[in-house]
Amino acid sequence: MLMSNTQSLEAKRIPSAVDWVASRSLAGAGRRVEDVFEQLGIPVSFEKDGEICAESEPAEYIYKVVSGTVRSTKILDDGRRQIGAFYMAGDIFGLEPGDDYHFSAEAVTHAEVLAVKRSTAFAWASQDGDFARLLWNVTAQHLQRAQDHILLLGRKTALERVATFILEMADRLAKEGALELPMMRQDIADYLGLTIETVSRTMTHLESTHAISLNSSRQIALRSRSGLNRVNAC
Amino acid sequence: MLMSNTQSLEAKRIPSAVDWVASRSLAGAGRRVEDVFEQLGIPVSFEKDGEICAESEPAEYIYKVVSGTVRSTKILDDGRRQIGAFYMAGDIFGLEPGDDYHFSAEAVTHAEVLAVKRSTAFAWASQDGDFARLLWNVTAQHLQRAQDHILLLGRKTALERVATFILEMADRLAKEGALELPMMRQDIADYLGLTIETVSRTMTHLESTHAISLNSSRQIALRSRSGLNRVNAC
DNA sequence: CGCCATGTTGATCGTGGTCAAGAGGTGTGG
DNA sequence: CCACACCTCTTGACCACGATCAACATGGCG
Repeated sequence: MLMSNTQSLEAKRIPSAVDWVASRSLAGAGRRVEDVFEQLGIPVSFEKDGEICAESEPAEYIYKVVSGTVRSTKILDDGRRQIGAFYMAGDIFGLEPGDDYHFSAEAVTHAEVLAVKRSTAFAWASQDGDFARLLWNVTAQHLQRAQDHILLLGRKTALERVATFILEMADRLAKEGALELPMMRQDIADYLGLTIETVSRTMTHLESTHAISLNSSRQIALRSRSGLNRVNAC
Repeated sequence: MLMSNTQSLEAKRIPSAVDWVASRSLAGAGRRVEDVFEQLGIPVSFEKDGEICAESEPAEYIYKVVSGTVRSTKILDDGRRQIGAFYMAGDIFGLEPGDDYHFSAEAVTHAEVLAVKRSTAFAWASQDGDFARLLWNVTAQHLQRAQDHILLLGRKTALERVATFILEMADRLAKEGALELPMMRQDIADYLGLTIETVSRTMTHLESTHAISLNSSRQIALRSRSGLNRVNAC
């Protein structure tokens, strides 16, 4: 399933990363805090549906997406699945307060990520306040997105959920009004707390009301952003 | 509405808190990091339904609950309300990555909180890695709770939601199998993405199946924790 | 071309929402 | 001390949104 599994990742890891970090001159060493992942991270790539990390297993790495799309999921014992978030280029995920991951992460498309050992990142953060602040900022922004998503799942109608989703995706990856969705209907449904049928019907409805046009099932053009904003309660 | 409003809070605030913080010897000064809020915080009390902070207003303070219960809410423009979390004694809330609050917080019961200026807390955190780590930890734990709640709202049935809620509240404030809920049905409904009628009916159902017994509408006794765990998908 | 995964559409069903009435509980004033 | 008002909670009848079940369409890949 995985192009690069944990074993090959282990083989490539920086030896004694913590010591190496501790021995360096830290904040203000001419090293931009935004680039810490690029400097410490091990590039790993995952094919479509590859498992990047699994719920309740040791949270050994923190990840930054280089390319592709990643979903975080939680599954009930009878198979019901909920997607908590999608991560795209530049996004950091896998930061855990406990020792284990609290959700699984899988590649929605072929995806390249940078993996940084949790211990390395924490050692760095303990010396470099700017990096610590960056990690906190990432976590706090994820929390804000989660709170918005709680509002969507708790109180919005199917139509509002889909409109919100399209606007969110448009903000994150639209080029000149056109939008190529990286995920399939099942992922959208599991993100929005709906079924694929309802997502499909709602997309069709939005097209029939000229809010969007569906070039193909994955290609959406925003025809009326105001129409979407109107249908999207806020 | 407020027993102590922003103005009186201003009047009581520590003068030049940032400078004061910066002038102190910091980590390792014999000061336990868990007590930083107690040392820097201004006690404020709020009556039932008092507004502690409001969405999209400047995030001037971070709060720690001393006593009582607090709810965080988001409201859609047509009045639909979603409660994101309940905060009880010891919980910290109001930590924001941006300059504004991303949700409102109100006292569910009479509540006493410690308010610490955001700028003070951040200044302290920038000097004291342990405190920075504490703040990050709080944020990351809130994120985990939010992710669990996303699963509940996206994929659980009404019965499962209420069972999960009772077990959560039992963990947080049960004394010898009995449980005094601080919030009314409307708060529970808005937390679980249901209506008060459904919450009420579901409570009645759980009583009729001997999972709980309802002493009064606010007093719940856990009759069969295994029954609740069985109904609660996980 | 044919297969299999993905997506769409239709018919019907059921969970939870809505509307409505009434019960219970609490505080206030006569 | 009771009468009354107000708020909260429960229960019932009915409804509707989204789920389920099913058939078919589309599209990518061997």
